[in-house]
Amino acid sequence: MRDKEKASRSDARSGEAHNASVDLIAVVVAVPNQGPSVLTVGQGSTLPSGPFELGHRSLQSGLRAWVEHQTGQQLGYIEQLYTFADSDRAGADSDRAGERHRQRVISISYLALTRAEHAADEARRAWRRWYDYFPWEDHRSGIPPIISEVLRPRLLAWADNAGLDPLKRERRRRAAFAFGLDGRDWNEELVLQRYELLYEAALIEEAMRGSEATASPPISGTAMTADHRRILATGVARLRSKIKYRPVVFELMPPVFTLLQLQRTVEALSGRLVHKPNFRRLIEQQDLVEETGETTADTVGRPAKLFRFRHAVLDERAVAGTKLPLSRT
Amino acid sequence: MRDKEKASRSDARSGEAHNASVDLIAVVVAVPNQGPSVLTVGQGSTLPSGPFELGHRSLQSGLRAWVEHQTGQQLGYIEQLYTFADSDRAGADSDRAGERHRQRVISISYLALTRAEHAADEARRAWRRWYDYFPWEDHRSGIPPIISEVLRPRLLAWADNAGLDPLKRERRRRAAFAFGLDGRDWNEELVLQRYELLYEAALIEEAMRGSEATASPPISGTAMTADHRRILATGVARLRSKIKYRPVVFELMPPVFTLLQLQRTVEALSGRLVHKPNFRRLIEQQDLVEETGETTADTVGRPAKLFRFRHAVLDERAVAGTKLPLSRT
DNA sequence: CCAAATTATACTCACTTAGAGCATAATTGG
DNA sequence: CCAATTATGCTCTAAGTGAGTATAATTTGG
Repeated sequence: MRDKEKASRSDARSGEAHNASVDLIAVVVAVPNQGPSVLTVGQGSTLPSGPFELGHRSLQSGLRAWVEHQTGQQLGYIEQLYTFADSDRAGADSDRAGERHRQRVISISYLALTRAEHAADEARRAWRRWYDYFPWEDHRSGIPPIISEVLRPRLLAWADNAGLDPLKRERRRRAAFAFGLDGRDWNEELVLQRYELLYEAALIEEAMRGSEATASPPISGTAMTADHRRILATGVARLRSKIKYRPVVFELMPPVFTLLQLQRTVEALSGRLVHKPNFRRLIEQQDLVEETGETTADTVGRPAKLFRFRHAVLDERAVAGTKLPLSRT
Repeated sequence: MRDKEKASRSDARSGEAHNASVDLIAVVVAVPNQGPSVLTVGQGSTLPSGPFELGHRSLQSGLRAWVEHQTGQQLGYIEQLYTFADSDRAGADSDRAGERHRQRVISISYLALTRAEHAADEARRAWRRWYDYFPWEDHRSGIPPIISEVLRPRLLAWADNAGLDPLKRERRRRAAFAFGLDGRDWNEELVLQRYELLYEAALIEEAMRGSEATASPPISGTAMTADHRRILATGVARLRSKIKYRPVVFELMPPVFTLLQLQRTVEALSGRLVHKPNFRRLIEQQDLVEETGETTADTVGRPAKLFRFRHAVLDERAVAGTKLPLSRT
């Protein structure tokens, strides 16, 4: 059977077979007190990454090795995000267009979750807050001003720039949908769509590279190397989606926590507030946690019970999972 | 900024950089009258695949080229499934263990959906029914006998083979959970978990390759080349999950269809029956379809209204999506 | 041409879940 | 002790889901 396969394969071959170099890129997330953060190198401009090498036992172990080597951070939970080839990257690196026939690069991106333990060699780890890269994504204290003051007018201008009328309407519709304009609901999962829309409208720095100085300055939000900010957006979107149906938040929590701490973490990730009583009801109904018997003593107010994650649920519900309430307010 | 990236990259490099060959593999699904099917080559033993080449503009276009070349089938909807490296493949190809230091292979797998139009050059396209590969996955006419008659006893025997008592219990629990034994609910999305469990228990042909003749024969279900059946299981699982929250079923439907045809397609994919009135309610409530104004004339019974998919929903609900009711019966 | 079979479609009902608000309890800091 | 703060429990309403029943419009067999 194997011989048959090989035969049919070489029959089918037509173009020149060739090799590619394979790059592994990590979006490593933690949620310390400063808010949800991503692990970076190079002054926050770059995600940890490196080539897949012969010495690596697997893609994931290669990723672990690179992240540990570059940042000293060990990884726990890892999941694959997306794989893309050079020319697959939407619009990025247009300045390289001339270089044909050079080596192809395949990039495999991953999302990793880790507990925020700011340890000894702090210097090498550069945790950067998500919302420095995406200031429009944090809606915990209401709709951020940047949306109505900057994004809305500039997106509308972009729409009006379109030649044909139906195209104008289409652009306006997309902008309104992605950013919850004109009274539409905000959908916190559309992180990638929003980034891509801003890229397409050439409002962010990455979209301006390679072309000459453009008319208007980029909007606020830290830019990153190559398409790393796009990959980060993919990771944020995936995580915001996933916490709703899988108990992954606990990968980001300390071993023992209060329900409010858990709630704050969910809110930080999703960028919106949740209804406290309903949140507790849902968590407890699903038996996701168990009391440790202890309570917090540290801060003001009534002491809260401490909980730990019931690791058994990982076995019980390989698929079913968590539900989290995200309210409108 | 690009220079900075390059510098930090080469600083970090430690092992030998090297190249890999990149393989593209497609799970192409259609739902003709015979039931949900996958496009194969080589007498149903192999999924269409081929190397990513310099001539390909992108990964997806490379995939399209290979599938069309090998089967004549054009692809519409495509999504990425998973990327893995050789040594990542769980246990597969153990007979190759001796060949160290050979070229690494990266495989990128995709799910493609297409309308089942059995066209002229039928000879080259080999559509095979899903449930020939996974006879335990079709629960439309009740729990298939293979589960209680073959799988349950052999999985229990495998569990008893474990040395320690807690390990035995763990294996029994996993088997019961995956296959809905002991009165547990059947979860149609666990396709991959079930395949992997059968692999681990060495009940299927793929798991026996490379080792000498084993005690017991493989259970029924067509085997495939290398780990292609595992990739197929991944695709089936993804699709069964996705039809519940995104309107992808319509990629598999003809331009015009009745609600019953739509329901039968969903049932065929998920391997279980749905409650007719509730199904219609949900589809119509969500405005997924619109009447064409025509009705069917062909068959017996009251003529059914014909519908078409409202393509506008793809814009309106980039994320929100479809809900489908899957009942117990 | 009628009756049975078949398919389509509309409606009802009980039960669960989700969103939102209110009430009470147990602390700390002056 | 009082005010502020946090924790925790409870209720109410609207919407959604699973399941069953009733009626309508055809074809097919006699």
